[in-house]
Amino acid sequence: MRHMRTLLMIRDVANAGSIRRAAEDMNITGSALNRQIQKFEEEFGGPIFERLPRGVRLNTAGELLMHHIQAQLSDLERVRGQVADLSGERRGHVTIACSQALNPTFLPREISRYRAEHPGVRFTVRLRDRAQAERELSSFTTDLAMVFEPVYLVDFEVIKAVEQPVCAVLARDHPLAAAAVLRLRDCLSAPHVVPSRDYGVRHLLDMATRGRSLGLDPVMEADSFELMRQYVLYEQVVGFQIPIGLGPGLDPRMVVRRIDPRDVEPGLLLVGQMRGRTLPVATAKFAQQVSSALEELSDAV
Amino acid sequence: MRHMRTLLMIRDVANAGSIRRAAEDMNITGSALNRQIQKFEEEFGGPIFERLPRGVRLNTAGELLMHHIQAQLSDLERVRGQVADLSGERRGHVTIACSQALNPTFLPREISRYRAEHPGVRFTVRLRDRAQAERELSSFTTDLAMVFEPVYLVDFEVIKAVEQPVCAVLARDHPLAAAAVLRLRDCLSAPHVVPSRDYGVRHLLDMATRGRSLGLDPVMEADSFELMRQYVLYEQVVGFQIPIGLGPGLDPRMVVRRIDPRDVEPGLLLVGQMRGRTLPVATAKFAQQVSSALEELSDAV
DNA sequence: CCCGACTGCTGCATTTCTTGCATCATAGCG
DNA sequence: CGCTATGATGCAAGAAATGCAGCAGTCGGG
Repeated sequence: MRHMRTLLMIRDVANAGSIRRAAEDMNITGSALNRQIQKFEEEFGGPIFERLPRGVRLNTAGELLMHHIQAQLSDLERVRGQVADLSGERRGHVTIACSQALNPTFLPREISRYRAEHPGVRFTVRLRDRAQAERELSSFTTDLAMVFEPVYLVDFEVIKAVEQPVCAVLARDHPLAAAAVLRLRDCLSAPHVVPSRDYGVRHLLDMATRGRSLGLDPVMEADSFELMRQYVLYEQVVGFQIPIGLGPGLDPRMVVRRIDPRDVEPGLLLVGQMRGRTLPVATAKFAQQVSSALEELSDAV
Repeated sequence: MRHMRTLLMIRDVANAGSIRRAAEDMNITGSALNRQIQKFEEEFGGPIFERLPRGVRLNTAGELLMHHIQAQLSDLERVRGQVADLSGERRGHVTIACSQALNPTFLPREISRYRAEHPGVRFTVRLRDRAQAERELSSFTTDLAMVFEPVYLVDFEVIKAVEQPVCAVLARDHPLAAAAVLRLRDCLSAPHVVPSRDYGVRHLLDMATRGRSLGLDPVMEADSFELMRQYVLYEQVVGFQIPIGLGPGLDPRMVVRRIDPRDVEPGLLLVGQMRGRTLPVATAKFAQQVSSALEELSDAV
């Protein structure tokens, strides 16, 4: 797309942090690129970059412009997708930032279901914590985000929200496995493992224990829900997860028990997009499919 | 802005309906413009225009692209406004599509109040009926719309809504002027004038009389609220208007009477924008000011 | 302290792209 | 049947972008 060559140049310069470096990457000389930038700044009515001794950096105006550029690029992609859609073929690329919980069963199942109908659509799945996911929405790095208990919510437009209670994961022969519903104090009296502070499950646990006598005293704090899930098979500990991450294919040697909602309130699993943006056809359809899948899932509970 | 020259060309060709005609308007030859279009279509991956014996017309893909172009143009304007805002000066241009009711007092007052603080901001006010106003929002021809009882509401994002009851306007010496609140049947028994079908006031009157024995039997049906207002001074008729169109500067020879809310339900006066769009700074500020003015106004009633 | 490596910037020659002119084929209108 | 529109195209002149070489400035390390 020729008409936005200059905009792409600006973006690449901003990413590279130096005109010459960006110029090399795109196989032109620094001087040519430099002049493009200068010409643009003149037309724009003011500088876009700060000139530093070691390169360039976007100034405030540049940041605003950058946002516009990203939006324009993504919107053009959407238009091209829609046009391709007119001629029958459904093509496109869906980029999702999601938290770990969606990995084991939910996303694989949904993506394959979608691709069965639209084989022309490709997917990129980025594993991100909730704060990162929202940042990537803002920077148009990702189209869709699925996060548990998001933090900022400024540019986040909720497409679908379902409640997800925090559950305990334990070995089948764990003493607590007998009860159908567990009290939080029992879980915390036993040895337990918790996710690190970036995660929504941990956030809910922190909220539940704040100001109470019982506190977290984890034998392990980890980044990986899969690790923690497997760990209950090796040592008699209690792990914490949300149901969506514990699909039907759960190891038969472990069990899942709900925690009394009086102790830990359920969190929200959100599907969202960048506020105000019109999603490409493929992405919008997928978002819709995921939403109704979540709907059924929450009805089942 | 050089980088969207091609896009502007496409827009102008679409508007002119012919490449040569558009070329003349922008002082280049038809061949040059023709080649720009062809080059773009090649890059885009398909034709944008239908070639007709009498000129060109956007095809479906072109329509989609056109929407994108207009969105980009308006978003770039927004960015430039925000950047200008950084350097202290508040500049910009606010385009409003509004129904007639806002004309006599409300908009003049609000615009002058705004300009007193920000003299760099210019205004364009377009008088439109409610359907036109919404279409102009969709086509980015206007930034803000103020309409009474809008019809479609698909691309319309409500910024502010206030109730406006339908009122009767009559000469001070009209027999009905004695009562503080009028019944609709009394108004319709007397000679009356009503707005034409495009207007929200008429819509509410139609709703109120539908299926009732009393029907509209206007001596005059008109497009102009000002005309109808003045007319009550010349013949003993009842006119219908909403309070916001009847500011403090009302002619002392006429009076306004509320109509019993049991007879005609109040309509909604809406301030709105194109759904999902980020408004330019100046426009957003003005929308905010107007909203709070409406707030006070409805508190007063 | 100085030298090298990096930065952005600029004058000049070259290449690439855009534009204007003349022309063609086509289709509607009177 | 002309007349006058339309969009498309070949060719040459003009405009714009690019590459090259070199400038001044800053930073880091010997």
